[in-house]
Amino acid sequence: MTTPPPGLRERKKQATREALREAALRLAVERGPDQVRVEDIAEAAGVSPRTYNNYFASREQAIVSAVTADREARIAAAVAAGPADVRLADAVTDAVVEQYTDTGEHEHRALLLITTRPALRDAFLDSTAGIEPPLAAVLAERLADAEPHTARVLAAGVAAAVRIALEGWLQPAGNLGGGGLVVPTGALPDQLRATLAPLAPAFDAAERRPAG
Amino acid sequence: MTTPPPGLRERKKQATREALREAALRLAVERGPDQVRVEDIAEAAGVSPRTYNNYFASREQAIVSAVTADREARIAAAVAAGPADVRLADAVTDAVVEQYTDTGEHEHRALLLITTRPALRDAFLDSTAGIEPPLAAVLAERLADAEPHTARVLAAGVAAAVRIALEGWLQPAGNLGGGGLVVPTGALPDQLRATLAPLAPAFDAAERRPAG
DNA sequence: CAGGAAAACTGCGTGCGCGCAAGATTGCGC
DNA sequence: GCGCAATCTTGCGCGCACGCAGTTTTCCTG
Repeated sequence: MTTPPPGLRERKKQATREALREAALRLAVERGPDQVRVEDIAEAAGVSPRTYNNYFASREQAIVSAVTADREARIAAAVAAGPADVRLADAVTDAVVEQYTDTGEHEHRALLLITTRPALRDAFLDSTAGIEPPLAAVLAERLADAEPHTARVLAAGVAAAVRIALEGWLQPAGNLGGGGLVVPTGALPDQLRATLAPLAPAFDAAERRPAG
Repeated sequence: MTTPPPGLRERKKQATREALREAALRLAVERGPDQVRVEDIAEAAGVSPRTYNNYFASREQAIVSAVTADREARIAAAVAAGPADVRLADAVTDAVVEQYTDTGEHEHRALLLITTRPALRDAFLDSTAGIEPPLAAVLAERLADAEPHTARVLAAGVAAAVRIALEGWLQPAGNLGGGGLVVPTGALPDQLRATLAPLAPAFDAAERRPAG
């Protein structure tokens, strides 16, 4: 059930998706994100503009997707691969931190681009929502005995926490409304651990008390 | 700081928003949601189509907004109004359940409309994201000593939980992927309590251990 | 009460998201 | 091998989102 031979059909589909990703990022870097039209991306990838948004809903999604790749799936896989005797909260936190601690030069350059344009920034933050479905599936296995929705709620919580961490990380030193003093915006791994920490007790409880 | 006299400008703005809300809902009910164009809504509200999307990003948002009103603000207000000696988790849960347990005949009719059309259903579910900001502000007061992001993460978790509850509630008896048996889709208050329950330990921990 | 700045509304033009129906391509069973 | 069913791709067209520049309205200050 895990990997029935992919099939040529699906492979071509992924190839097209990859071509669009690559074309979108390349053109965005070359001429600036605002100077790239969907028509250009489609042409560079060798498909029609109409086909383009069978794969991506917006222009920004394609560019961000090139950076994001399928980080969501990798997070879920990392959690699934972890041994069953460690705290679920730790497994999830480590998986998330690891997958967001990129070392790629290629990625770093693109991230600089993303932080510049608000539209790309938003699309980047929205991409965190994609974490929920695969993570929920993995959590459902670990928490098989728990209430049905628990896995989804926890996965959604993680996605939200990641989003908040990224928001904080992308903000240079913006002032927040209210009298709160602003934290000096540490490194991304620290931000991620900080936002995921409040959810740990929920994971522990779900793990410990299967069926509430 | 709470209520500096609203000012005529802001009041007219809210009046226009309300007119658009009302017009959108009325037309949607009268002739069916798909037979309503932005131009029609704008005309009924006495503004130009261009002005329309200074208030709402999409056609569906306006219709949903008429049902949602400002439920987010009421939830936050209910939490803030609650006594300080009850568990924060309970206060939040009760506030959410109460605000989603509508009794309005007007609302009920509109909800029937929303459940029908997928686009409206999606917009309705998306509206839950609006819970986060006001709720986070209220939680930040209660958890003043905690780590800065904790309130936001918890608020986002609540928003996600509500969304999941609504998703489950809107599904008649759809079959889920995997071998899970489907819960008979109870009443909305039960669904909300079920999805909020897993977050309770996180609230307790945040309340108990202020600064981690 | 008058002047000026700020902000909201409007018209116009362009590009995008997406439904629809027809054509092309793949995969499967006989 | 061969045809059939499923699905992906494409052209077409409509409605919407949004930037831009100009006009009108509102608000504040002297």
